[in-house]
Amino acid sequence: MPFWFMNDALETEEKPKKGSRAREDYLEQISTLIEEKGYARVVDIAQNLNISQASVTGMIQRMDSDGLVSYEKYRGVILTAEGEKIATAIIKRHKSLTEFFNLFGLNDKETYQDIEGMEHHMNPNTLRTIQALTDELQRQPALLSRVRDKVSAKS
Amino acid sequence: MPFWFMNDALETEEKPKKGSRAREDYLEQISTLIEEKGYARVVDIAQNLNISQASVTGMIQRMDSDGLVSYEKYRGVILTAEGEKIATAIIKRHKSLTEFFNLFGLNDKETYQDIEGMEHHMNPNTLRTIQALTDELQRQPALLSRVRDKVSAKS
DNA sequence: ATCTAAAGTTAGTATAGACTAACTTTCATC
DNA sequence: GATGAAAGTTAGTCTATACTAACTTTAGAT
Repeated sequence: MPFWFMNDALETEEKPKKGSRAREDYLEQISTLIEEKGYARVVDIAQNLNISQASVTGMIQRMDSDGLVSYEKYRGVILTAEGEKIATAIIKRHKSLTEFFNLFGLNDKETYQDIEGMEHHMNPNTLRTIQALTDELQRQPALLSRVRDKVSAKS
Repeated sequence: MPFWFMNDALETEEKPKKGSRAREDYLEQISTLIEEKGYARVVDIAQNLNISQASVTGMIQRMDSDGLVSYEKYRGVILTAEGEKIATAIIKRHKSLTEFFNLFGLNDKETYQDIEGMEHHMNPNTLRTIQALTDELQRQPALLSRVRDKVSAKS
């Protein structure tokens, strides 16, 4: 039986709630907004995630119950310690992946899509590997050029 | 975040249905099963994806309506040309990613998880880049060792 | 202080995709 | 051919997350 028949990966995909895909996206946005502007408003979150304000209000309320954010009607949203922790991890992963793909001069929009999909599914070891590889490639411009050339050749 | 909810900055595509995450997983499984055993049974799909048989029946019916598979009650499932096309692409991506991560001796289960998350979100260019990198690293054992060592050092 | 536009909220709805329980079909063995 | 176990299906439900429409609150300009 080939290893991709192993079910453990899916099994682990139990019932995430606090760490659901959507919640991670919200946390990432909220954290980024707070960092950039000092506060996170519902409109901005909605715009950045390209969803309606009503959806954001609803989700933020659920995330408050989950203990991921602290929220007060008509006031702002802030991250709890737990939310902060998750947000930080996600943002760090996002940065590492961005740095990696930028090495190859990949178009930003495309890269963004890939990272969006990848950042929620990356084990620490895998992340470390990507980081090590990034590091190494940065020290070897010649190697980098060779890889880039190969990509061009395939296109 | 699914790509159809992405930032305005990015090109807005239509909400997928035929190419949803779940459907891609089903297609990958079905294709693999047919390749390995000559047929794809509901039980096997259910087991491999770790979901109930009832869920599989339901999804396969929807995928039939979508034109991704051809299905007849109590008989088997086969892929349509369209389903085949998507399955092939996914499996190819999966293989490329597996090959890449295997370079670094990452544990199979962990790698499987990462790939599961990544394979559904990877543009052709990104895939080509990964492939080129894999190719290059395979020719440079010394470089590979250096990267591996860095990973170990971080652990 | 008032008024209005922007922001935020609520209520009700939709959809994908999972579940369980109960029923039906198939198939291997006698 | 009968039968029981395995496989498959149906019906009904649940949860997460999104939506729109309508309402409320806030805040900035006058």
